Amino acid sequence: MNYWLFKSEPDVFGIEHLKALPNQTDHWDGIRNYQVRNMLRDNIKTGDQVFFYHSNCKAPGIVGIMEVTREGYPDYTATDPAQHYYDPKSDPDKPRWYMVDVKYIRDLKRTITLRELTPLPELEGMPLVRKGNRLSIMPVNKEHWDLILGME
DNA sequence: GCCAACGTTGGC
DNA sequence: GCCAACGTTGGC
Repeated sequence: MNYWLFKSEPDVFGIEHLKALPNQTDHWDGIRNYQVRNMLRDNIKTGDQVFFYHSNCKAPGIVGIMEVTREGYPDYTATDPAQHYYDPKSDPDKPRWYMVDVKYIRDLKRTITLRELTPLPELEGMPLVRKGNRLSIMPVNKEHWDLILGME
């Protein structure tokens, strides 16, 4: 089993939105970055555990945990012109973009903020705290996962 | 294939 | 709202 971190803007789709859905499950659509696409398509597997991270907000940080319930399949929002994330270059017969399904597991007891994670020497090299990192999905190794959960 | 222009991300 | 970082686009 692997561990991941998914970023989302709480104003657009926060953990409260996921929790409110039927089955507390949703597809993680709209990824339009090739590096992230490859992870969605090839590496993120059913049963993997995921940190839900709130970005672009007052206190960016990890707010909860999700689990992958369906692994990489074509992101239909890329080939539907009515969708906000429509990509005219994506051929329906050769899907360019992928998504996975995730299920809400639980909230953290508190938000573990980027501000407190950044200075930790143990997390050096973690993409999340690396300057200029722009991945909206990234792997988390088990040591980092455990360390972060231990701060809850 | 280079690279400038442009758009987006996301912390602050 | 600002701006640094970085991905993408497109002219050449």
